[in-house]
Order: sequence, then C-alpha cells, then structure tokens
Amino acid sequence: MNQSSSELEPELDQDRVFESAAELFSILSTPVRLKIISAVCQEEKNVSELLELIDTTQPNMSQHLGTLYRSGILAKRREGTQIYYRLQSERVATLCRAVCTQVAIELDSAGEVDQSERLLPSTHR
Amino acid sequence: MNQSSSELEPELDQDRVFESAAELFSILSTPVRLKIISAVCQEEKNVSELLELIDTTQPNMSQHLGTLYRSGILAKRREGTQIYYRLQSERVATLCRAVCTQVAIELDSAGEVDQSERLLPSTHR
DNA sequence: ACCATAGATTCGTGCGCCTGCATATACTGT
DNA sequence: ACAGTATATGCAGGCGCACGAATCTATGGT
Repeated sequence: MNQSSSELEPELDQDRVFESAAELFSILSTPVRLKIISAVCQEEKNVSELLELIDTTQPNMSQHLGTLYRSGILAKRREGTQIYYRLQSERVATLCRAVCTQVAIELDSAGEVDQSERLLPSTHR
Repeated sequence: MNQSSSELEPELDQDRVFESAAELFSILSTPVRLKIISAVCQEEKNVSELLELIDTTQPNMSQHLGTLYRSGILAKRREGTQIYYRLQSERVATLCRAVCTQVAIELDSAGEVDQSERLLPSTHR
C-alpha cells in the first residue's frame, strides 16, 4: 500500500507530483504548442516569425504563447512592438526533443519495427 | 520556412511527428494514468490490485486501462478471472520516471530553487 | 446449470479547452 | 495627435474527455 520512495515523504506528495506531471503533459499535448517549443528551441523568435512557421491564426498563437508563458516554459522579451519568446525551461526542451526524436523514428520506420516496442502506434484507437 | 532537419523528409512528416507526440502527451496528461503506469512499472498487477493502490471507481479504472492498452503503453495477460497489466513500452516508462522525478525535485525544494529553472510552477493558475 | 467474482462496456452529464471572430492595447513613426 | 503595425484579450461555439451509475460479459467454483 505504501509505495513512496522515502518514508519521510508521505504518499500525499506522490499525488501532487503526479498532478503536476500530468499538468505538464497536458500543456505539451497540443501540436501547435510543440511546434512553438520546437521553433524557439534554438533561438528566440517573435510572434510574427512564429506565425510564418506555424499555420494558425494570430489570436490562437497568442493564446498558446500565453499558456506556455504562464506555465513557465517560455520567457518573453519586448523589443519595440515585437515580443520575442524564448525557451525558459531547458528541461522541457530536452523532454520534447527526446520524445519527438523517438516518435519520428517510430513513424519513420512505419510498420517495419516490432509492434511490442512502439512508443505509440500510428493507428491509435 | 523550411526548418526540417533533413531535406529528404518533407515538413509534412514534421506535422505527423508533432501530432503523434502530442497524442502521447495527451495520454499521459491524467494523474490516474500516471499512477497506473507507476504502479505497473516494476511488476504486473491485476485490476483489483490497482484499485487498492489508486483511488477511483472500477469502471473508471477499466476505462483508463483500456486507453493505455489501446495506445500500446500497457499489455495485458489473462489468468483466470483476473487480468494482469504490465508495461509494454519501456520508453514511456523511462519518460514518466524522468519527468516525475524532475517534478518531484521541483516540488520538494518548494520555493528554494530559482524560479527561472522551475519545470512547472506550483501555482500554475 | 447456477451463482459469485473480476473486469469491460454503455450511456449521460458536465467541464475544460481549442478555435475563430471581433476588439482592445502597446509601441513606432510622422 | 494620428495612423499603422504588433500583440493581447474577450466572447461564443463546439468537440472531446473524465467521471459516475448501471449494465453486460466472462471465468471459476459447486
């Protein structure tokens, strides 16, 4: 029943950890946001530049940027009328890179790979 | 406009990668499912055992197990009336472990750590 | 064959989130 | 001060999903 790693930390903390982790995963569960993270991964970009890279409306972009900013994943910097967003959490960047790389490999080798080791099947459901 | 890593792979694939990755993140965006993964991380468990560990109803548990099974994250094995679930995708396990460990560290050191490096703020709004 | 138990499925409800549209704010140049 | 561009915000529609309650299916024991 007690599966916490340390007896000093009650399992109540376990719940909070899972909730926070789930929250983070939830923020990353949108293709647009993943594209944004990927776009600002190397260098900061302003909203207009992001709009050229990612196919969405400006208000929608702004909304997603706001979500990523409030969650602490992105940071922003004003320069005149433009606002540049950059990656704040390097951990998230690493996470996204790792997952996207894996998924890319899985997708690339379509059905050639053993089903039992697929990270995510192409036909989900 | 063209930001794909290799010119052999059109950016269309990029979209599919992000979509699949987002789908995976979406599956992991629920505390209950993270708890399930954590529970079967070491050894397989049947539904009753999982119900003792995780506070939810039986139908709800079955639903989440179905989602995790269809997505290829879990595998199941029948033994009499009981059905044992185990981890199918070791990559997902590694992913969850890494993230949960990080989040745990962040939560553990509450406000003692530099805000600029938080994986996820505790007050996410 | 019957009953009990383990687990899955169905249905309905409510909430949150993504999206599009319209509008508002902020800064620059003249 | 005004016009124009860049970005943010408010609002309403719609879809998906998590949850609860009831029901169905399957297996084992007697």
